[in-house]
Amino acid sequence: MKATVPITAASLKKACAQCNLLELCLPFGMTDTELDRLDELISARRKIKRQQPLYRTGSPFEAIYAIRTGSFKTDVLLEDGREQVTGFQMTGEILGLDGISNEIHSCNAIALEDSEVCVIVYAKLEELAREVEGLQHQFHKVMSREIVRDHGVMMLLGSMRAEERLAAFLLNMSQRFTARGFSPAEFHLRMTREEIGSYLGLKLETVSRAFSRFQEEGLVIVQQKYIRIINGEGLKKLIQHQAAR
Amino acid sequence: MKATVPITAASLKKACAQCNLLELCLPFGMTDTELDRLDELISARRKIKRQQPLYRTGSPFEAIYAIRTGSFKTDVLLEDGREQVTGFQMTGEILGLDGISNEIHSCNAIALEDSEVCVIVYAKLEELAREVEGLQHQFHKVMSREIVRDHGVMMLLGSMRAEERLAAFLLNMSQRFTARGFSPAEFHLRMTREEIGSYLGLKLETVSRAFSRFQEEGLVIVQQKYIRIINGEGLKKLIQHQAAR
DNA sequence: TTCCATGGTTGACCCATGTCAACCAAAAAA
DNA sequence: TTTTTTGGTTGACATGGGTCAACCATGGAA
Repeated sequence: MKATVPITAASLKKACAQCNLLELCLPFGMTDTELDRLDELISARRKIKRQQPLYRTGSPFEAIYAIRTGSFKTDVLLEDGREQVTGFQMTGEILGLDGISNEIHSCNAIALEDSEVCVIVYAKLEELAREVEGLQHQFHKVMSREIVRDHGVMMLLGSMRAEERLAAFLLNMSQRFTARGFSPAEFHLRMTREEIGSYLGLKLETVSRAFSRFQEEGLVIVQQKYIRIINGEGLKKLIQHQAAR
Repeated sequence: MKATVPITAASLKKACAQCNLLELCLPFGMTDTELDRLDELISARRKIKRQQPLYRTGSPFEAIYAIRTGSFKTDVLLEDGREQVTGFQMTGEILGLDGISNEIHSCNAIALEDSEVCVIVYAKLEELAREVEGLQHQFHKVMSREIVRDHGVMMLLGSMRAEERLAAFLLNMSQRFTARGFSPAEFHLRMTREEIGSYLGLKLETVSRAFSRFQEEGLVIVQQKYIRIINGEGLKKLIQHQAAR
C-alpha cells in the first residue's frame, strides 16, 4: 500500500463520470444518475512502476483495481519456480477479482510498464452495489466476462497448436487495441516473448519461431515488440481450418 | 426449459435451509435469518438425464443452477469440432455463471449422469442480493472461486506435463469427494477418458497410459472408472518435484 | 561514444505426446 | 441369453514443440 496516493475529494469528484475509459470499464452501461453515485467509489489512485507488483500471491485482499494507464500481467507460480501467466490486462480492465474468494490474492499482478490504477475498496463496492442496481449488474458482468475469457484461454491451451495459439493471441490483442481507439493492425506489445510463451503454454523459442513463420508467410511484420498485421483474415483462417490435434 | 418442474410453495419452503448441501453451495456462511429469505430464490427444480444438456452455447441466459444430485461437465466447441472441457461440476456447485456477461450461454453444460439442479432465476438473485448482504457476498465468492479455479486449470494446461496433470486431477477429485462426505481414497469417476483428456489437454490414450503407469508404480489402483488412491503423497510429490518442461 | 545486460532469433537435436491400429472389457440392446 | 456398441488399453511409429547452444539486436548505463 506504500505508493497509494489518497486523492482529495475535488480531484476525484466525477472520477468515473469524466473518465474517458468509461465505456471499457466497470461503469459501462450505467445511467447518468447511477454514474454520479460512483464518485464515492474511487478512494484513491495508485501508480505502479514497470515490473513492480500491484499485489502479490498471499497478500490480503481489500480492493479491486481499474487500470487507468498502462498494462499488467497476472501470473501464478509453482513452488518449483514454474510460472503461468494467466492474463494480460489493459486500460479499463479490472484486476484483483481473484482475491474475493478467500480474502487473499491468489496470483501476482505485475505492471508491464509504468501504470496507474483506480483503487476500488471492495467493502465499499459491495455496499454501493446493493444500492445501485446498474453497478451491481455491471460488476457481475465483469466477473462473468473474466470466467468466459478464462474458458477461451483453456481452449487455447488445451486444444490448439502453437501457431493457432499465437494467431489467436494476436487477434485478441488487435481487437483490444481497437476497442481503445488504437490501430487494429499496428501495435507495440508490452510483454516479452517469454511472457507470451508462458501465457500460451509455449517456450519463448517456439513463440519466436511462430512469429518468424507468420512473417515469412506475409501474415504479419514483426520487429521485436512492434507488430503489424498484414493479413488478419489469414490469421483467422489459421485458427479455424487447422487440423485437430 | 421443457423438463422444468415448477414446485409447489410447500415443497420448496426452506429449500436451502433444509438442504444437506448447504455447506457446499451458494448459501454457505449465511446467517439463519438470511437463510430464511432464500426460500424465495429457488423457483423450481429440474431433472436432467445423463448426456442431456442443462443449457447450450448460444441459448439465452436466465438462470444459474445449483447441482442437487449428479454431476456435469461444461465444454466449449470450436467450429472444426474440437472440444475443450472447461470443468467438471459436482453437487453443491454452481453452473451457468458464464451466461451473465452476454445474457447468452458461452458453453454447454452436459449431465454426466442423471442429475437434478435447483433453478435460481438470475433476476431474482440480483434482486435478493441487493437486500441480503450475506447472499451478495457469497455469490461474489462463488464467482471469484470459479476464476481462481480457472487459473489453476491454466497452470495445469500451460505448465505441467501429462502425468502431473493427471495427478493434480485425481487429487482434486479426491478432495472434492471428501468435502462431500465420501472416501478420499476410493471413488467412481463419472467421465470418460476422452473427457478427462479434453479437460487436461491430452489425448485419451495418454490419459490411459498415465493411469497404467500410476498403477505400475503403486500410486493408484484403476479399474476403468473406479479409482483407488494408494499413495496420495506420491501423487503430490509427482506434481511438486517434476522437472520443469 | 562504448559497454553491458536483456531480450530475441535461429539451428541441431531429442523426447513427450500425438496418431493409427489392433484388441479387449463392460454395458446396453436385442 | 447373444449381439452390438461404447469405452478402455496397449503397441509401433511420427512429429510438434522442447532443449541446448550460439549468436544478434536494442536500449540503457557509464
